[in-house]
Parts: sequence; C-alpha cells; structure tokens
Amino acid sequence: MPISLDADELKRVDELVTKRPFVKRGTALFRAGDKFTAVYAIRSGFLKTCVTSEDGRTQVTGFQMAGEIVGLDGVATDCHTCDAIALEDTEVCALPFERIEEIAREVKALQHHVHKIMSREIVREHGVMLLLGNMRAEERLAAFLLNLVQRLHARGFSSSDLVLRMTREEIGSYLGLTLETVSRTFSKFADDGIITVNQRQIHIENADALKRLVTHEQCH
Amino acid sequence: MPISLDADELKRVDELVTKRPFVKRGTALFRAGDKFTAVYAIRSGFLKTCVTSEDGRTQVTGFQMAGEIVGLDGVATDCHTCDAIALEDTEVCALPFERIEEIAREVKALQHHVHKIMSREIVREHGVMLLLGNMRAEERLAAFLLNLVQRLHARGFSSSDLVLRMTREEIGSYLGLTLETVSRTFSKFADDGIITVNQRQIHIENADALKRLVTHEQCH
DNA sequence: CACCCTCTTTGATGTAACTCAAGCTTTTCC
DNA sequence: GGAAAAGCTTGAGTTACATCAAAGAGGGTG
Repeated sequence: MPISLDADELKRVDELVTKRPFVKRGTALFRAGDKFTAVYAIRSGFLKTCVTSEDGRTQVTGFQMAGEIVGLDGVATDCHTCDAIALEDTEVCALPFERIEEIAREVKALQHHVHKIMSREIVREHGVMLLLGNMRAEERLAAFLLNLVQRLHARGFSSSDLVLRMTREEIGSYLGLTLETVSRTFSKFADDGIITVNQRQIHIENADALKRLVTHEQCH
Repeated sequence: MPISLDADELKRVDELVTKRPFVKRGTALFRAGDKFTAVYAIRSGFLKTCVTSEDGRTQVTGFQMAGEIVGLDGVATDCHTCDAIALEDTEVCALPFERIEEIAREVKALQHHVHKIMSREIVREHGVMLLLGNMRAEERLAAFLLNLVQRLHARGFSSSDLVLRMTREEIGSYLGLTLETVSRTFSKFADDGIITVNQRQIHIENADALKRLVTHEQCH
C-alpha cells in the first residue's frame, strides 16, 4: 500500500486480509458470474482478465502483476463480469470489499486510495481504447512492450529484458490482433534490430525506436 | 440519485452542489490537464469525452447523457486526462469531489454508490474494448445504436427513434472506424430495411435484426 | 437570398491485417 | 522417454476497411 498510514491504521488494513489464496497457473481466481465479495491484491505471479460476450467472443482486458488489484469490476453488480486467470502460479490477498468500505469510512487516506485505484483503472482503459481504435499493429505491440517493461522496471526488474507470461494469442486478444500478426510483428521488430526474440524472452535493443513507433509517426 | 437516503442525508448531498454550470454546445466542461476538483452530474444535454495522445491522435471514449456522471478520470492524478465536450447545450451539477468523500465517510449508501458508479464505468469500458477488439464494422454500429436507444428508453424516450447528437466522425472515432465506413454502414442498414436514416434522425425498423448482428453471427 | 461552411454520401482504389495452411518447436503428461 | 498437445513461425491468398476524391445536402449568417 503506497500510502502513508500510521501504525494503528496499517494494522486495521492488515487484519482485513482474511485469506491469502494461491492460484495455480491456468486456473481462475474468479469467473464472470461469481458472486463478488472481495478484490484481490496480487502478491506474486501474473494474471489476465478477460470478458466474454454472449456469443462467445473473448477479449483480454488486461494483464496484472504483483502489487496490482483485480476484481473491481464486481462492485457494479455484486457479480464479477470478467474472468481472472493465472498465467503463472500466483499468490493473492483477498480483501473483502465490505470491510474495505467500513475502514475507508474511518480512514480518509484509504478511502481516497480506493478512489484513486478505481480511477486509475478507468484511465488505463481509456489508453487501451485509444490503442484499439487508432493504432496500427506495430504501434500496438510497441506500446504493449513499453508498458509491460515499464511496469516491470518499477518493480525492480530490468528495463530491457522481459519474459512474457502470456501466449501470442493472449497478446493478440488484448491488442485486437490475431496471433499470426503478433508473431509477424515480433519478427519484424527483430529484423529491424529493435528487439531480440527468443520464444517468450524479449530483449529490447532500442527502446527509443519503440517509443518513436508509438508516438512519432502518425501513419507512415 | 437512484439510492434511498433519508431526508437529512438527501439534504446533505444536495448542498454539495455548489455550481450548476451551463455548457454551451461545442465548448468544454473540462479539458485534459485541467485541475480536478469535481465530478459532474449531467442534468440535461449531451457530452462526449475524448482522450488525445502525445502525437495528436484522438479517441472518443464515451457519450454521456442526462443522469450520467463525468469526470471520474480526474481522481487518479488530480488532473483530468480527457476532454469533456458538449454536443448540445448542456446543464451540469458540479459535485466537488472532496465534499463527496467527506459525506461518503458518513453516509454508507453514498459511499457504496460512488464505488458502484466507478465500477460501472470500468465494466462499460470492458465492453468497448470487446467491441473494438473483436467486432466488425456492422456489429460495432449495431451495438452502438442498441446501446444508445436503450439508454434513451430508460429515460422515457422512444425505443425505436433517436436523434444522434454526434457527427459520423465522432461515431467513427468512438467505434474505431472512419466516418466513411460509418456512413456506408448506415446506408447498408437502411438498404436492408433494418433502420431508416434521415440525417441524424434514426428510426429502428427491426431491433431484432440489430441484436442478431451483434450477437449471433460470429463472422459471416 | 445567396454564400459559406460543415456534414454526409457514394465511388474507385489501395493496403493492413485476417484467414487458411503447413511445418517446426517446446511443453505436458502418461 | 516418448507421444501428444500446445504454441510459434512463415507463406500465400483474401478481404474488410481505409484512403482519396468529388459532389450533394442542410443550416447558419451577412
């Protein structure tokens, strides 16, 4: 919790962590339709969230790593509206939402923190909409890589090396592309010397080139 | 406010409405970069929200009508991250967010209501991501029309007639299409007898056909 | 009323990404 | 350890949508 609480307040937040479930790779932390009771703070591991439409289309809405929160979609209807699937063995803290609200009523800093987390998710999704609505394949993948590596770097990992926890198909679903296009675009970046690809190991050779892809060239 | 509050609580919510600004068509309620102080409840009129990337690409992230809330994106960073532009003369209530938080700490129902509104926005955006990532032009436009008419119907308007407040270009920006494709798709729907189009007046002849477009046919 | 401006429609052409297909690599699991 | 499954790459052909272009329709305003 990146907010300043005094010892007593911290203790109260801490005691609301009732369970610390372990989510095995490939299994669901929760699924669309599940009753919503808690949000989850990821302690370690990696998740994807995805929504599925009536007719079976599926869209990955995000990838979450340690320190991030999943499950806020459930507040609206008291049911989860997306699946949260572990992409590797993952530890989470279940934070019962009623308890959060209870404490937030007394601890101003926690209240505001909850609001910020939800707002940040809204803003993040605005960015994804911009990506899906405006960008071409190369730009999407470049933005995706930069975002991932930036979040990993903030957690103390390398800012040039990363291991993808998701398949090409999952990347494609997130970016609104097919897995073939994702694969081809990785190959293109590799040919251009921007990255080196070894299965799911990515080394970024030229971060500036990636950034230029995302921002500079409008179209060609 | 569609929640049950007692008279005293209602009074407190009411008094937080400090200003009731009037937003002229074509002008901004707020812009990206503006200091965030309040969220806004729309009393009448119609808004669009749009984000702009560094390199000038713009994406309409939503259309808002009476009874809806805009400005929640500002909580995350204390700055708005998108523009809110009136598509027709619009009246709003400014709801200072600090006051909301203050009262929410005391009024449990308001607290939960705020959380629901934010969560609902997250879920709505999941839907848009599904649309942008998975659907073809006809499906997108059909989903768009059905969503608009459903929200209008909930406000007592016809469920078969609607007047678009936005241009083809704005629809296209929202749906990740060009204005030409939007126009062509309207014409196609009209040819198929699904709707009749008269400039911005749309009459839905066959809502089922629209629904079938969105859900049933996966691809062809 | 005539002018301008914005919005819309429609056609012709181009292209980025999809689809289908095949072969290869890596992981999983009995 | 070996078979099967899952994941990845690459090529060839197709297509949905974008782009470019031009003309028509409203709708304010001097």
